[in-house]
Amino acid sequence: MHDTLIAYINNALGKTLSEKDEHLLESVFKPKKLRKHQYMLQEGEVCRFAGFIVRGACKQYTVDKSGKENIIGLFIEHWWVGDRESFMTGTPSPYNIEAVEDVEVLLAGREDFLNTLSRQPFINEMMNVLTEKHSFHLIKRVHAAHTLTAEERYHDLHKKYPEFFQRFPQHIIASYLGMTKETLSRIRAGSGKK
Amino acid sequence: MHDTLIAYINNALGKTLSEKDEHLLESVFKPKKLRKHQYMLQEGEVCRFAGFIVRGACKQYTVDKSGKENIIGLFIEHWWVGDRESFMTGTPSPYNIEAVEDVEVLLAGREDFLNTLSRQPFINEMMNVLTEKHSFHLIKRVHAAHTLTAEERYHDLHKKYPEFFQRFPQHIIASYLGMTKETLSRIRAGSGKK
DNA sequence: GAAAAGCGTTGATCTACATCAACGCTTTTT
DNA sequence: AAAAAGCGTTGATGTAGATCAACGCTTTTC
Repeated sequence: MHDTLIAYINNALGKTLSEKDEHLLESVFKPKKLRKHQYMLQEGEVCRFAGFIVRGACKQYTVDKSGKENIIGLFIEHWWVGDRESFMTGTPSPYNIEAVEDVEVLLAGREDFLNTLSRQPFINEMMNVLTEKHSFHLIKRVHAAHTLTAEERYHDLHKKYPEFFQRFPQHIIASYLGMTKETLSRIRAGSGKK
Repeated sequence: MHDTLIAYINNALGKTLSEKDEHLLESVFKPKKLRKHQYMLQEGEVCRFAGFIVRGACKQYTVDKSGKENIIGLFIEHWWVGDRESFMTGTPSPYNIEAVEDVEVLLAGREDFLNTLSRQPFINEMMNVLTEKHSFHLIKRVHAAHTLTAEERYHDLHKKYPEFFQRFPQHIIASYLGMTKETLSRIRAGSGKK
């Protein structure tokens, strides 16, 4: 099960990890299985893990007073999952993270992460590059939310992550895009064909 | 003029830089003055600098087909400015960055930044922490754009960056918040008093 | 110091998208 | 095998906020 993570990191770094590094990863990342609908994290808890998804899919969301879910992140295999801010600062997370399919994850706890992983220069470097890429992606999402129509946001996502439409039900994708399921349905029915 | 940057870094690191480090910063960061309305970066150019604002204020924005500005970032003294993605990847920036007041900046070029600065462990570490914080901030902006009303977004900004309302004209702040100047004006007139 | 540009405000109208509601189909639960 | 929950669709109606337009005030320009 750690093979996937090791292959991922080899690929990200463009080199092959030593046996020693591989063993370190195996000792730090604990495998965990979650069934569909199980929570990885609940609103109000401190996030105590950094997770790498080996198989399955998750959603990250808040719930407003009227009970509506607002999806803010979607994650599938080979993505990192967790509330990084809560994890790093030790403050309670405002988010829920829940399995949308059965999930296998590798979890690193806070101490292992800070004391062991982030002291490995190459892994630390990789994390920094990922954080930076993530922030590039987020700027685009802010800009998109301010300037694009619902239809344009749909097309962008369809182009960038076509696999999402196979993996997540439509009402989840709609929320992730900041629109209702009815609006997304109408977009797909109508001028949905770009 | 480098004093401001050195004080900023000392503060961020919680320690005092050596004379040697100070000289390094002085040799890498070149001071530049810009007058109100001057561009630091124009749409389509590659961003070739990482900038630290010593005095003044800037806006970062795109312009749509109808000529409307969409403000995506606002920066004042002691903030970093530039298009990090363009800077790191060498791709043309979609953004304009323009002085809103007369500005003094310290600019580090790409080579100096990569070869010199990011090899100083402490400075590199500081940059990584800032990038991480920035990404925490961006997630909140995405979530706010999807879930909050115009009025709620206004109150949030007013609470978080009250100084913006002294520094930037209202139509710029409105655009940064993803609303029109008319809407912001009505919010402030009406239930503007939270 | 006259003209022009920039800024904020207010009113009237328009529209993209949300909300509410009902229905059929499929999947899951028991 | 029946009941219930989840999902996508379609129609009718509502609304937050955009757009368009006009007006005063201040600041900048020449």
